[in-house]
Amino acid sequence: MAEEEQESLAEAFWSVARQLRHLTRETLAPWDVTPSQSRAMGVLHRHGTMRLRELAEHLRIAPRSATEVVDGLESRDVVERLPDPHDRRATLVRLTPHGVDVGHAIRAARAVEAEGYFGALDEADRADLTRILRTLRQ
Amino acid sequence: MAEEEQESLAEAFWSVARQLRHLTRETLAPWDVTPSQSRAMGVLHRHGTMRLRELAEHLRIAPRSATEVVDGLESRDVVERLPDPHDRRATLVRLTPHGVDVGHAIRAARAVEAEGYFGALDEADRADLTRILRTLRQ
DNA sequence: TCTACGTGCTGAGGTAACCTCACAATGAGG
DNA sequence: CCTCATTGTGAGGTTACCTCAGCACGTAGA
Repeated sequence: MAEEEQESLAEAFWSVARQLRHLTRETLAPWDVTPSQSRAMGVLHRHGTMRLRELAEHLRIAPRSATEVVDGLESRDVVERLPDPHDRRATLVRLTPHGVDVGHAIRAARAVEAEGYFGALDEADRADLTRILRTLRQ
Repeated sequence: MAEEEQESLAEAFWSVARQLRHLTRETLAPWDVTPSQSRAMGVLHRHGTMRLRELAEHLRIAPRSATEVVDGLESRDVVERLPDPHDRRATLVRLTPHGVDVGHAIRAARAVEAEGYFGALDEADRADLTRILRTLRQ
Protein backbone atom coordinates (compact mmCIF):
# COMPACT_ATOMS: atom_id res chain seq x y z
CA MET A 1 0.00 0.00 0.00
CA ALA A 2 1.39 3.39 -0.95
CA GLU A 3 2.39 5.78 1.78
CA GLU A 4 0.33 8.57 0.27
CA GLU A 5 -2.77 6.44 0.15
CA GLN A 6 -2.59 5.70 3.86
CA GLU A 7 -2.09 9.31 4.68
CA SER A 8 -5.23 10.28 2.89
CA LEU A 9 -7.28 7.41 4.27
CA ALA A 10 -6.57 8.44 7.84
CA GLU A 11 -6.81 12.06 6.79
CA ALA A 12 -10.18 11.58 5.13
CA PHE A 13 -11.35 9.83 8.23
CA TRP A 14 -10.52 12.77 10.44
CA SER A 15 -12.09 15.14 8.04
CA VAL A 16 -15.38 13.29 7.94
CA ALA A 17 -15.35 12.73 11.68
CA ARG A 18 -14.88 16.44 12.25
CA GLN A 19 -17.74 17.36 9.93
CA LEU A 20 -19.94 14.81 11.60
CA ARG A 21 -19.06 16.21 15.00
CA HIS A 22 -20.02 19.75 14.02
CA LEU A 23 -23.22 18.57 12.42
CA THR A 24 -24.16 16.54 15.45
CA ARG A 25 -23.42 19.39 17.81
CA GLU A 26 -25.79 21.60 15.83
CA THR A 27 -28.49 19.00 15.72
CA LEU A 28 -28.28 18.49 19.47
CA ALA A 29 -28.20 22.18 20.36
CA PRO A 30 -31.97 22.50 20.98
CA TRP A 31 -31.73 19.96 23.80
CA ASP A 32 -28.55 21.33 25.32
CA VAL A 33 -26.97 17.90 25.09
CA THR A 34 -23.44 17.27 23.87
CA PRO A 35 -22.55 14.52 21.40
CA SER A 36 -20.98 12.31 24.02
CA GLN A 37 -23.98 12.69 26.29
CA SER A 38 -26.18 11.74 23.39
CA ARG A 39 -24.08 8.63 22.80
CA ALA A 40 -24.60 7.62 26.41
CA MET A 41 -28.34 8.15 26.08
CA GLY A 42 -28.30 5.90 23.05
CA VAL A 43 -26.57 3.13 24.96
CA LEU A 44 -29.04 3.41 27.82
CA HIS A 45 -31.91 3.39 25.35
CA ARG A 46 -30.67 0.30 23.56
CA HIS A 47 -29.45 -1.71 26.54
CA GLY A 48 -31.47 -0.36 29.45
CA THR A 49 -30.44 0.56 32.98
CA MET A 50 -26.89 -0.43 33.78
CA ARG A 51 -23.95 0.22 36.06
CA LEU A 52 -21.76 3.19 35.45
CA ARG A 53 -18.90 0.86 34.72
CA GLU A 54 -20.89 -1.01 32.10
CA LEU A 55 -21.84 2.26 30.50
CA ALA A 56 -18.17 3.18 30.33
CA GLU A 57 -17.45 -0.12 28.61
CA HIS A 58 -20.17 0.39 26.05
CA LEU A 59 -18.86 3.87 25.35
CA ARG A 60 -15.26 2.61 25.38
CA ILE A 61 -14.15 5.30 27.75
CA ALA A 62 -12.59 5.22 31.24
CA PRO A 63 -15.05 4.82 34.12
CA ARG A 64 -14.00 8.21 35.42
CA SER A 65 -15.07 9.77 32.14
CA ALA A 66 -18.43 8.06 32.32
CA THR A 67 -18.95 9.71 35.70
CA GLU A 68 -18.67 13.07 33.99
CA VAL A 69 -21.04 12.19 31.19
CA VAL A 70 -23.59 10.95 33.71
CA ASP A 71 -23.10 14.09 35.83
CA GLY A 72 -24.02 16.17 32.82
CA LEU A 73 -27.06 14.11 31.97
CA GLU A 74 -28.22 14.01 35.56
CA SER A 75 -28.07 17.78 35.87
CA ARG A 76 -30.38 17.95 32.85
CA ASP A 77 -32.81 15.47 34.45
CA VAL A 78 -32.30 13.05 31.61
CA VAL A 79 -30.87 10.21 33.67
CA GLU A 80 -30.85 9.37 37.36
CA ARG A 81 -28.46 7.43 39.57
CA LEU A 82 -29.80 4.75 41.83
CA PRO A 83 -28.07 2.33 44.14
CA ASP A 84 -27.50 -1.18 42.87
CA PRO A 85 -29.52 -3.41 45.23
CA HIS A 86 -27.03 -6.25 44.77
CA ASP A 87 -23.81 -4.31 45.34
CA ARG A 88 -23.59 -1.29 47.53
CA ARG A 89 -20.44 -0.09 45.78
CA ALA A 90 -22.17 0.17 42.45
CA THR A 91 -24.45 2.83 40.98
CA LEU A 92 -27.06 2.15 38.36
CA VAL A 93 -27.80 4.70 35.69
CA ARG A 94 -31.31 4.91 34.30
CA LEU A 95 -33.10 7.16 31.83
CA THR A 96 -35.80 9.26 33.49
CA PRO A 97 -39.22 9.48 31.81
CA HIS A 98 -38.17 12.91 30.59
CA GLY A 99 -34.93 11.37 29.33
CA VAL A 100 -36.87 8.80 27.35
CA ASP A 101 -38.85 11.56 25.66
CA VAL A 102 -35.77 13.61 24.90
CA GLY A 103 -34.14 10.48 23.56
CA HIS A 104 -36.95 9.92 21.09
CA ALA A 105 -36.82 13.51 19.90
CA ILE A 106 -33.06 13.38 19.50
CA ARG A 107 -33.10 10.14 17.57
CA ALA A 108 -35.67 11.59 15.19
CA ALA A 109 -33.59 14.72 14.66
CA ARG A 110 -30.42 12.72 14.17
CA ALA A 111 -32.14 10.52 11.63
CA VAL A 112 -32.94 13.63 9.60
CA GLU A 113 -29.40 14.89 10.06
CA ALA A 114 -27.93 11.59 8.96
CA GLU A 115 -30.29 11.42 6.03
CA GLY A 116 -28.90 14.73 4.90
CA TYR A 117 -25.28 13.86 5.46
CA PHE A 118 -25.17 10.25 4.35
CA GLY A 119 -27.71 11.03 1.67
CA ALA A 120 -24.75 11.82 -0.57
CA LEU A 121 -24.20 8.06 -0.71
CA ASP A 122 -26.33 5.52 -2.49
CA GLU A 123 -27.68 2.43 -0.75
CA ALA A 124 -24.76 0.24 -1.75
CA ASP A 125 -22.18 2.69 -0.48
CA ARG A 126 -23.97 3.08 2.82
CA ALA A 127 -24.09 -0.66 3.24
CA ASP A 128 -20.40 -0.95 2.37
CA LEU A 129 -19.46 1.83 4.74
CA THR A 130 -21.38 0.26 7.59
CA ARG A 131 -19.81 -3.11 6.96
CA ILE A 132 -16.29 -1.72 6.59
CA LEU A 133 -16.54 0.35 9.76
CA ARG A 134 -17.73 -2.66 11.69
CA THR A 135 -14.82 -4.68 10.38
CA LEU A 136 -12.38 -2.01 11.50
CA ARG A 137 -13.99 -1.70 14.89
CA GLN A 138 -13.86 -5.51 15.23
CA MET B 1 -33.23 4.64 5.97
CA ALA B 2 -33.94 3.09 9.32
CA GLU B 3 -33.31 5.13 12.43
CA GLU B 4 -31.27 2.36 14.00
CA GLU B 5 -29.05 2.05 10.98
CA GLN B 6 -28.11 5.71 11.13
CA GLU B 7 -27.39 5.49 14.77
CA SER B 8 -24.90 2.73 14.21
CA LEU B 9 -23.34 4.35 11.18
CA ALA B 10 -22.48 7.51 13.09
CA GLU B 11 -21.67 5.38 16.12
CA ALA B 12 -19.32 3.16 14.19
CA PHE B 13 -17.67 6.22 12.82
CA TRP B 14 -16.91 7.59 16.26
CA SER B 15 -15.68 4.25 17.40
CA VAL B 16 -13.23 3.88 14.55
CA ALA B 17 -12.13 7.50 14.82
CA ARG B 18 -11.39 7.01 18.49
CA GLN B 19 -9.35 3.89 17.89
CA LEU B 20 -7.47 5.63 15.13
CA ARG B 21 -6.74 8.56 17.40
CA HIS B 22 -5.28 6.36 20.12
CA LEU B 23 -3.23 4.42 17.61
CA THR B 24 -1.90 7.59 16.03
CA ARG B 25 -1.01 9.09 19.36
CA GLU B 26 1.05 6.03 20.19
CA THR B 27 2.77 5.98 16.84
CA LEU B 28 3.70 9.64 17.19
CA ALA B 29 4.92 9.41 20.78
CA PRO B 30 8.63 8.93 19.89
CA TRP B 31 8.68 12.31 18.19
CA ASP B 32 6.69 14.15 20.83
CA VAL B 33 4.28 15.34 18.19
CA THR B 34 0.51 15.35 18.59
CA PRO B 35 -1.88 14.08 15.91
CA SER B 36 -3.00 17.55 14.93
CA GLN B 37 0.59 18.73 14.66
CA SER B 38 1.33 15.75 12.47
CA ARG B 39 -1.60 16.67 10.24
CA ALA B 40 -0.18 20.13 9.80
CA MET B 41 3.22 18.69 8.93
CA GLY B 42 1.56 16.56 6.31
CA VAL B 43 -0.10 19.57 4.72
CA LEU B 44 3.18 21.47 4.66
CA HIS B 45 4.91 18.45 3.18
CA ARG B 46 2.35 18.02 0.43
CA HIS B 47 1.71 21.65 -0.42
CA GLY B 48 4.89 23.42 0.66
CA THR B 49 5.42 26.67 2.53
CA MET B 50 2.23 28.63 2.99
CA ARG B 51 0.55 31.31 5.03
CA LEU B 52 -0.85 30.48 8.39
CA ARG B 53 -4.30 31.22 7.12
CA GLU B 54 -3.92 28.83 4.22
CA LEU B 55 -2.72 26.16 6.59
CA ALA B 56 -5.84 26.69 8.67
CA GLU B 57 -7.97 26.25 5.57
CA HIS B 58 -6.25 23.01 4.62
CA LEU B 59 -6.72 21.74 8.14
CA ARG B 60 -10.27 23.08 8.23
CA ILE B 61 -9.77 24.78 11.55
CA ALA B 62 -10.01 28.43 12.64
CA PRO B 63 -6.92 30.55 11.96
CA ARG B 64 -6.49 31.05 15.68
CA SER B 65 -6.24 27.31 16.15
CA ALA B 66 -3.61 27.08 13.44
CA THR B 67 -1.54 29.58 15.41
CA GLU B 68 -1.48 27.12 18.28
CA VAL B 69 -0.53 24.18 16.14
CA VAL B 70 2.30 26.16 14.58
CA ASP B 71 3.42 27.35 18.04
CA GLY B 72 3.79 23.74 19.07
CA LEU B 73 5.67 22.74 15.96
CA GLU B 74 7.92 25.78 16.14
CA SER B 75 8.90 25.03 19.72
CA ARG B 76 10.00 21.60 18.52
CA ASP B 77 12.06 23.14 15.69
CA VAL B 78 9.99 21.35 13.11
CA VAL B 79 8.64 24.43 11.37
CA GLU B 80 9.66 28.07 11.30
CA ARG B 81 7.73 31.27 10.75
CA LEU B 82 9.01 33.78 8.23
CA PRO B 83 7.57 37.07 7.07
CA ASP B 84 5.68 37.06 3.79
CA PRO B 85 7.69 39.34 1.48
CA HIS B 86 4.51 40.40 -0.32
CA ASP B 87 2.38 41.24 2.69
CA ARG B 88 3.81 42.39 5.97
CA ARG B 89 0.72 41.28 7.87
CA ALA B 90 1.15 37.70 6.84
CA THR B 91 3.37 34.95 8.21
CA LEU B 92 4.63 32.06 6.16
CA VAL B 93 5.08 28.67 7.76
CA ARG B 94 7.82 26.41 6.47
CA LEU B 95 9.19 23.02 7.46
CA THR B 96 12.75 23.24 8.79
CA PRO B 97 15.33 20.74 7.49
CA HIS B 98 14.88 18.91 10.77
CA GLY B 99 11.14 19.03 10.23
CA VAL B 100 11.52 17.45 6.83
CA ASP B 101 13.48 14.59 8.38
CA VAL B 102 10.99 14.11 11.17
CA GLY B 103 8.22 14.19 8.59
CA HIS B 104 9.77 11.36 6.65
CA ALA B 105 10.21 9.27 9.76
CA ILE B 106 6.65 9.92 10.86
CA ARG B 107 5.17 9.06 7.50
CA ALA B 108 7.08 5.80 7.48
CA ALA B 109 5.85 4.93 10.97
CA ARG B 110 2.30 5.89 10.11
CA ALA B 111 2.41 3.75 7.00
CA VAL B 112 3.27 0.76 9.19
CA GLU B 113 0.55 1.74 11.65
CA ALA B 114 -2.01 2.10 8.91
CA GLU B 115 -0.92 -1.16 7.35
CA GLY B 116 -1.70 -2.82 10.65
CA TYR B 117 -5.00 -1.09 11.19
CA PHE B 118 -6.42 -1.01 7.70
CA GLY B 119 -4.81 -4.38 6.99
CA ALA B 120 -8.06 -5.90 8.28
CA LEU B 121 -9.57 -4.77 4.99
CA ASP B 122 -8.90 -6.21 1.57
CA GLU B 123 -7.89 -4.04 -1.38
CA ALA B 124 -11.44 -3.56 -2.60
CA ASP B 125 -12.71 -2.44 0.79
CA ARG B 126 -9.87 0.01 1.20
CA ALA B 127 -10.59 1.48 -2.19
CA ASP B 128 -14.30 1.72 -1.38
CA LEU B 129 -13.64 3.30 1.96
CA THR B 130 -11.33 5.90 0.45
CA ARG B 131 -13.85 6.73 -2.24
CA ILE B 132 -16.79 6.89 0.15
CA LEU B 133 -14.97 9.10 2.62
CA ARG B 134 -14.01 11.46 -0.17
CA THR B 135 -17.61 11.62 -1.29
CA LEU B 136 -18.74 12.49 2.21
CA ARG B 137 -16.05 15.09 2.63
CA GLN B 138 -17.01 16.59 -0.76
C1' DT C 1 -3.57 61.72 0.46
C1' DC C 2 -6.58 60.61 3.84
C1' DT C 3 -10.31 57.77 5.28
C1' DA C 4 -12.84 53.66 5.67
C1' DC C 5 -12.93 49.17 5.53
C1' DG C 6 -11.16 44.56 5.12
C1' DT C 7 -7.52 41.03 6.20
C1' DG C 8 -3.76 38.40 8.96
C1' DC C 9 -2.24 37.01 13.12
C1' DT C 10 -2.44 36.46 18.06
C1' DG C 11 -3.68 37.35 23.32
C1' DA C 12 -7.24 36.14 26.45
C1' DG C 13 -10.39 33.14 27.90
C1' DG C 14 -13.60 29.20 27.27
C1' DT C 15 -15.41 24.32 26.13
C1' DA C 16 -15.86 19.20 25.24
C1' DA C 17 -14.06 14.97 25.91
C1' DC C 18 -11.02 12.53 27.26
C1' DC C 19 -7.08 10.81 30.58
C1' DT C 20 -4.34 9.10 35.11
C1' DC C 21 -3.74 8.74 39.95
C1' DA C 22 -5.31 8.26 44.53
C1' DC C 23 -8.75 6.94 47.77
C1' DA C 24 -12.84 5.48 50.48
C1' DA C 25 -16.41 2.14 50.61
C1' DT C 26 -17.55 -2.24 49.73
C1' DG C 27 -17.52 -7.19 48.18
C1' DA C 28 -15.34 -11.95 47.84
C1' DG C 29 -11.98 -15.76 48.72
C1' DG C 30 -9.05 -18.25 51.67
C1' DC D 1 -10.98 -11.91 59.69
C1' DC D 2 -7.66 -10.48 56.66
C1' DT D 3 -6.31 -9.60 52.21
C1' DC D 4 -7.14 -8.36 47.65
C1' DA D 5 -10.14 -6.78 43.90
C1' DT D 6 -13.72 -3.70 42.35
C1' DT D 7 -16.79 0.61 42.09
C1' DG D 8 -17.30 5.24 41.76
C1' DT D 9 -15.39 9.80 42.21
C1' DG D 10 -12.23 14.03 43.67
C1' DA D 11 -8.24 16.31 41.91
C1' DG D 12 -5.72 17.75 38.32
C1' DG D 13 -4.01 17.44 33.46
C1' DT D 14 -4.14 17.27 28.15
C1' DT D 15 -5.65 17.91 23.33
C1' DA D 16 -7.96 20.25 20.11
C1' DC D 17 -10.83 23.10 19.16
C1' DC D 18 -13.68 27.72 19.56
C1' DT D 19 -14.99 33.11 19.86
C1' DC D 20 -13.99 37.79 20.64
C1' DA D 21 -11.06 41.77 20.69
C1' DG D 22 -7.30 44.26 19.00
C1' DC D 23 -3.22 45.68 16.57
C1' DA D 24 -0.66 45.94 12.27
C1' DC D 25 -1.09 46.28 7.72
C1' DG D 26 -3.15 46.48 2.82
C1' DT D 27 -6.57 48.59 -0.50
C1' DA D 28 -9.95 51.15 -2.79
C1' DG D 29 -12.48 55.30 -3.05
C1' DA D 30 -13.36 60.45 -2.17
